[in-house]
Amino acid sequence: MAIAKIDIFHTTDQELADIAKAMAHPARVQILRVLNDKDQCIVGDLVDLLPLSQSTVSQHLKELKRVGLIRGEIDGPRTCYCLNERVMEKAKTAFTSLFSSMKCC
Amino acid sequence: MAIAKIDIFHTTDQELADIAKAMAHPARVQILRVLNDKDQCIVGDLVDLLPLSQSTVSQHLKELKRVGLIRGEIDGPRTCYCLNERVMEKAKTAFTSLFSSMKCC
DNA sequence: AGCGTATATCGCAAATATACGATTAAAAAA
DNA sequence: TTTTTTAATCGTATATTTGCGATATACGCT
Repeated sequence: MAIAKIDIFHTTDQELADIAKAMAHPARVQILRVLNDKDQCIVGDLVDLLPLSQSTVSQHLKELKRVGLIRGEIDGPRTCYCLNERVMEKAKTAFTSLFSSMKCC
Repeated sequence: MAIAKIDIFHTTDQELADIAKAMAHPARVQILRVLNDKDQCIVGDLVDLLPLSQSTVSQHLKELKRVGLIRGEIDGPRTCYCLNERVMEKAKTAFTSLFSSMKCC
């Protein structure tokens, strides 16, 4: 180790990478768009729209929920999902800050 | 299939997801920041900065190169990497468009 | 209570990602 | 020409992701 390898990554970079990971699948990007367009959706609606099985859609929802981009509210036998506006704005800020710190952007 | 499951994902969503995938690791986010700060870097400089081995750093560079966010120019025995400004701006536009299409953002 | 509906979770398989050391290749330096 | 330096690639191990069908759970309805 020549000079000063850092031990871990910066929190900012870890957080941005984690949000990016949640958005790193076209199905999850589409889910975000649909939830924005329709305001809210039950899982069945998303399953009808996406070329994936119910269990796979459920897994993608879980990943989006993990980083907080969406929220799910149990409504009788179904679950109603919607965007978590606060976290969406946090994500927007994270990406915007990165890109606007770049000379080229 | 009830009504009209689409067969594949929209190109826009696939492209955004692919860029997000390339940014979905803190090492790669840090590489982008370093290349912006220093304008350009040889691999050894990045290896000194990152808590990863030379071969692993090389693999992360390959992933960033795959989506075009960086370019590598061979310079004697070393390779000099820099941001690909055109693609960085494309990435910025992709994320900005998504977030600004959102009611909450 | 029993039945149908909706969704999360389990179990599994295949593919991909992450990380490293060792090796290779190519150029510079000795 | 041999040695050193630099970085890509290979081989390997492990972990994670993606996808599905089957199952479990929870609710509303009859």
